[in-house]
Amino acid sequence: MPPSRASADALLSWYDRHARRLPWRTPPGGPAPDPYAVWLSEVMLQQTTVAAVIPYYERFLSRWPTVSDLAAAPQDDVLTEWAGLGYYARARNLHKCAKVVADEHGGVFPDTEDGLRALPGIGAYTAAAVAAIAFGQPATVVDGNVERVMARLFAVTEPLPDSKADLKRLAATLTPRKRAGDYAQAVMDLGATVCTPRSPSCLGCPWQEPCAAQSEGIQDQLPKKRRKTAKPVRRGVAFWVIDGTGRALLRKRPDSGLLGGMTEVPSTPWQEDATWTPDAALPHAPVTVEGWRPLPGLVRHTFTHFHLELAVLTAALSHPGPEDAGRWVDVADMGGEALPTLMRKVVKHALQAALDPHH
DNA sequence: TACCCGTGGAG
DNA sequence: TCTCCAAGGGT
Repeated sequence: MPPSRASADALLSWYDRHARRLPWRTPPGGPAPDPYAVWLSEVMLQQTTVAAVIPYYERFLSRWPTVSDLAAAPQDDVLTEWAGLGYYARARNLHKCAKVVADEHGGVFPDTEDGLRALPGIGAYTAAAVAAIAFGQPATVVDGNVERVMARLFAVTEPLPDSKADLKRLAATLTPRKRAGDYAQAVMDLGATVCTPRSPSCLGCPWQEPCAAQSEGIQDQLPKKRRKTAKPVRRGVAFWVIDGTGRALLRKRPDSGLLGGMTEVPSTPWQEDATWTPDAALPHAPVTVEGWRPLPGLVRHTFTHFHLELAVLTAALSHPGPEDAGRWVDVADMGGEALPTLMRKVVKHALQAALDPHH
């Protein structure tokens, strides 16, 4: 491993000129931002793009201005506000964390990496990020950006995730004691805007000269990663029922696992290599009625590790729906439901078919 | 350790 | 259409 002449000062100087202005940020060299705002943004940004996060961040901060406000909210309200952002365990842990901070820490976030790391939903990355950005501690922040920057700067050719520990050690050798928060954001900004996964802009990089990968011309090939396995297809049948008062039947999913705690349109299990016939699907129907009919087309959705194809069976009741079947919700009130994107697709598909004169 | 866990944009 | 992947954490 050749010693790098990369310096934190060179990167901070670049950051002073190129820092992106983001809603949760204070300007370079400025006062530290509110720890609650930093934590909220960091949790939302886990595996999620800045563009997707911004509107959610603004709504959360407006609705719950402090961690104690968030702690006092019902979990369903938090899940409804999070709906569409994905990885819903983040929302459940966000709420859990807020309650711990409010109840056990007097509404004040711990200011150390270890203290933060002990909270729900805060792992190694987020603990370091909040400690550095909100509290100015010289913690080494390692996210996907930092891994990529370090892999190139030091020409680490071992593939991820095997190289994770090495990349973290290398990152730690560069972390400065001063301006820790600015530096943490600077490395990530460098990765997001200059040292990008494809076609990095080495000419504008403050670390071009010391970059080992750039000098070898292999920056496009790093970091190496192991091949990902193909996604299988799972299939299921969803049941769209409207009762005699114009309400649709929804349910709350179990509070752990896929889409945990979120609202769903009832369905059969989702099975790999399954072809659902009506006879196979109907035993899973949430209400017993005659006259189920299939809607044309399929609802397609892709999750992290499988593709889903959902057929939809629909039926109409002539009376108010049975209360034990689930929750009967007026179609006009769907906006207030914790419906993940997949379920919004199902609702849209069903409503669209109801308006479509072809069938 | 390896797997589970969403979504949308880019190329 | 398809693959990659984005400020990861939990188990």
